[in-house]
Amino acid sequence: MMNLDKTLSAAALPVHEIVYQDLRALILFGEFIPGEAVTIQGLATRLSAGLTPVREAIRRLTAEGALSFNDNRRVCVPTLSLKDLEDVSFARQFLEPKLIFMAAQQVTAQDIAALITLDSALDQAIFCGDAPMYLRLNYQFHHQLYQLARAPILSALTDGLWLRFGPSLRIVCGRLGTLHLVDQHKETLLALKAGDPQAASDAILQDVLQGMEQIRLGIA
Amino acid sequence: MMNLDKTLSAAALPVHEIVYQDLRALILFGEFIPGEAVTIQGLATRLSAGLTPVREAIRRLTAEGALSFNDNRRVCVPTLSLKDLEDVSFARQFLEPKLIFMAAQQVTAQDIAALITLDSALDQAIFCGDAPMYLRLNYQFHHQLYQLARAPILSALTDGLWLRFGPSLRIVCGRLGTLHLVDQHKETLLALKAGDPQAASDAILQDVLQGMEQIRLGIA
DNA sequence: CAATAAATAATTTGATCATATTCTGTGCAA
DNA sequence: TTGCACAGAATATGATCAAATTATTTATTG
Repeated sequence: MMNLDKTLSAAALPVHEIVYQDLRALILFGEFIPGEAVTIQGLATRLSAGLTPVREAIRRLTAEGALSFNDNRRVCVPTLSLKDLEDVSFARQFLEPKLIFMAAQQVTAQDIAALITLDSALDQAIFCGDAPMYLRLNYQFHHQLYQLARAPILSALTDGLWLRFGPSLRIVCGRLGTLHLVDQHKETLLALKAGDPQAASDAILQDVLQGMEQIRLGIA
Repeated sequence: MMNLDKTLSAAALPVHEIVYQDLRALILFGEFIPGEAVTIQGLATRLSAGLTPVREAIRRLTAEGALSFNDNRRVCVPTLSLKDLEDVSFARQFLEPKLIFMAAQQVTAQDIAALITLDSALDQAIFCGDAPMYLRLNYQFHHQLYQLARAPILSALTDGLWLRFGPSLRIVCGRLGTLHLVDQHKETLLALKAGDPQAASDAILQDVLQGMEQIRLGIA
C-alpha cells in the first residue's frame, strides 16, 4: 500500500533527519543554555524518538560544532568564549559579503520580493518584542540570501557558524530585549534592487559586525 | 575487569570514533573515487564494525561535506565541480593565512623542529614517488600548523575543507606523479624561525594557491 | 520474429528498535 | 587514601521492517 505521508507532506523524511532539524532549531534559537549537558536518552524522550536516530543527529551537530563531545563520552552545548566569538566574527566577515556579492549578481525581482516580505515580518517581531520569532526570521533572512548565491560549500560554512553562537543568543535577547535591535537589511535590499553587488556586500558586512557586537556585549 | 587497551594504547576510543577516523582517512587521502557510492553495510564489513557506529561516522562526515546524502537515502562521495573548487579555494585563501599568522605569533622552537622533521619526511616521499605518503604528510604539515594557532573554530573550518577536495587528490597524483610537486614549506618555516607572521602568512597563501591549482589541473 | 516496454520478483540497502554490554562517576567502607 | 559496588548513561549488536535497485519475466508492437 502507498504511504499516505508521501502524498500529503513533501516527503517522508527519515526520523534521524527530523530529529536533526528539531535539535538544530533548539540550538540555533537559544533553547539551550551554553554549557548545558545533553543526554541521548533525554532527547529521545523529549523528541519522542528512538536512540539510534537521536544518536545520528547528535553526531551531525557535533561535527558542525553545535555540540561538543567530551572525553567522558558525554555531549554538551559549548560555551562561546570571547576568543571563539572573534574567530566566528572573522570568518563571517569575509564569508557573508562574498555570498551576498554572488547573490546580488543573480537575484531576481521575485527573490527580492520574498526577502522584503520576510524583513517586514522581522520588523513586526522586533516591534512586538517577540524574541523567538525575531531570531527565527533574522536567521531565515540571512539563510535565504545564502541560497541565492548558489555556492553550496560557502553557504554550508556560513550556515554552520550560526550554530556556534546560537546558544548565546538567548542571553542577548533575554538581557536586552528586542526593541534596541538594529540591522542593515533595508540597505541590503536597496542595493539588491539597484543591482549593486558591492553595496549589498558592504551593507551585509555592517549587519554582521553589528550582530557580532550585540553578542559580544551579551557574553562579555 | 580492567580494559587492557586503556593501559596500552592512549585511550579506549568508542568504535564510532575509530570508524570515523578510518573513514575520514580513506576520503582524505583519495582512497575513494569521486561519485563512488558508499553503503553502510559495506563499510561495516570493510571496517569490521556494527551498523550503528558506521552510521554515526557517516552522519558526521556528511555534516562535514565529505559525503553526500542523496534523496534515495543513499550516501556517496561527492564530485567536486570547478565552481566548488573555486569556493573551497576562496575559503582557504583567507583562512589559512590567518591561522598561520596566529600560529607564528606563539610558535616555539620545539614546534618548528617538529615541522622541519615532518617536512623532511615529506620531501623524501616526493623523491620516492610515494604518493599516499606524500598526501598524508602534506596534510599533517598543514594540520599541525593549524593546531599551533590555537583557534579551534577556524581550525575546524579549514580542516573540513580538506575533506572536500580529498577524493580529487587521487586523480591529481595518479595522473601527474609526485616529482613535479612544489610547495612553499621551506619559505614558511624560514618565516616562522624569523618570527615574521606576515611572511609566514604570505608563504602559506602561495602554497595554498599552488595546491589548489594542482587540483584544478587534475579535475579540469 | 525481434525489439522494446511494462510488470513483477528477487536482492540489496537503509531505518529503526529492543536489548545486552560497557563505561563513568559517585558514594561507602575499610 | 584506596578499593569496591552501584546507578545512570553511552555503546554496540542483531533482528525486523520498509524502501529502492536490479534482474527477470511477460506483454506489446512494428
